[in-house]
Amino acid sequence: MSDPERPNPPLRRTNRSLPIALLRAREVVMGPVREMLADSPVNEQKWRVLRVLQEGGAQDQNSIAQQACLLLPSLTRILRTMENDGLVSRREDPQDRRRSIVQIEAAGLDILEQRGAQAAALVTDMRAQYGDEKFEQLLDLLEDLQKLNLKR
Amino acid sequence: MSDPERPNPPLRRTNRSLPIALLRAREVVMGPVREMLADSPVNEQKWRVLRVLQEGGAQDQNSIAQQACLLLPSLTRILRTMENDGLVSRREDPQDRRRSIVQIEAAGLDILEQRGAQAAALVTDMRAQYGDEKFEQLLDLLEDLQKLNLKR
DNA sequence: AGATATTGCTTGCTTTGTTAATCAAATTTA
DNA sequence: TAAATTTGATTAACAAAGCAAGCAATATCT
Repeated sequence: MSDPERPNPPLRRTNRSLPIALLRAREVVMGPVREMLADSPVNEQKWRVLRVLQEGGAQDQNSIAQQACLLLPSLTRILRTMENDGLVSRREDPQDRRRSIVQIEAAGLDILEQRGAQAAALVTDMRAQYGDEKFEQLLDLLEDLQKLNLKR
Repeated sequence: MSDPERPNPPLRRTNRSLPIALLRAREVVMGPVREMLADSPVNEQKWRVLRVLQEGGAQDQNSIAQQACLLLPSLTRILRTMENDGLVSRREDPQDRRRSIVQIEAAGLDILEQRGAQAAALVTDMRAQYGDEKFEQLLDLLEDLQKLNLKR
C-alpha cells in the first residue's frame, strides 16, 4: 500500500492540462451566456440548436447534432420539447423517409432576435477585455485542434 | 408575429463561436482520455477531483468544485462514492464546522500513479500531432481567458 | 445578546449525457 | 430479386448536470 504523503510524479499543473483548461475557459465564457438565457424559454443546448438552424437552415438531425455537439438521443428529446413549444417544426424528408428535416419557426427566430443583441454585446465585451487578436488567434487554434485525428 | 423566412441579423458563425469551439475542441481532446479511463475505477470527473487534490492538497469542497469545474451538488455525490471506495477521506474542519476538508487517500494516489504514464503519453502524442509551440500558445491563451472577469 | 444575513454543504427534482438495443427505410451484396 | 448490411432516428435505462430549496454553522448588525 502506498503512503498518502509520498511525493508523487506530478502530471501537468491543472492550469496546463488541456482538457481542464478547456473546461475552465468554457465556464468563464458561458457564465454570462447562461445568465442571459436564464430568464428565457431556452437553455444552453436549445440555444445552440437554434443557432445552428439559423446558420445552416433546415437540416436533418445528424447534421444538427454534430454542429451543436449533442448526441442524437439528447437531440431527440430536446427537439420534442422545442417542437411542442413551437420553436421548430419537423417534416419527413421525401427523398429519404428515414430522415426528418428540422426547420426553425417564428417563435424560435423571435428568441434569437430578442437575445441576439445581448449575446452580441457579451461577445463585444469579451473581445474588448481579452483583445481582438488574441481572440481570433484562440479561435484559429481551436479550429485546428478540432481537425486532429487522435488515436483511438 | 415574425416570418420564418425573414433574413435575421446573424450572430457569429457557429464555428467561430467561442463556447461551441471550446466544446468541440474538448470533445476531440477528451476522446482518448475517456478511453484511458474506461477500464479504470474512476470516470472523467473523479479523475479531475483526484488531480485537483493532488495538486492543491487537502481542501474544502468549494475549492475543489471551482478547480474541477463541478457544481457542489454533483461534487457531493461524487465524493460520497469516492469516499466509499477509499479514494478520498473527509473530515470536519475544526475551525469552521460547516466545512469538510477532503484529502486524497492511498487508493486515490495509486490510481493517479497507475494512469499517470498513460495520460502523459496521450499528451505527448497530441503535442506531436498538433505542434509544440501551438500547444503552449493555446494553453497560454486559455490561461489568460480564465483570468477574465466578465460582467455578471 | 438576539435577530438577520451569509456561507458550506446536502437533498429533491427535472433535464441532459451516455451506452446499448430497437426499428424502419435505404443501400449493398450475393 | 432476396438476403444482409448500413443508416437515421427513437426508446430505454442509468449516471451526471443543473437549478431550487433546505439545513445547520458562522458572521454581521442593532
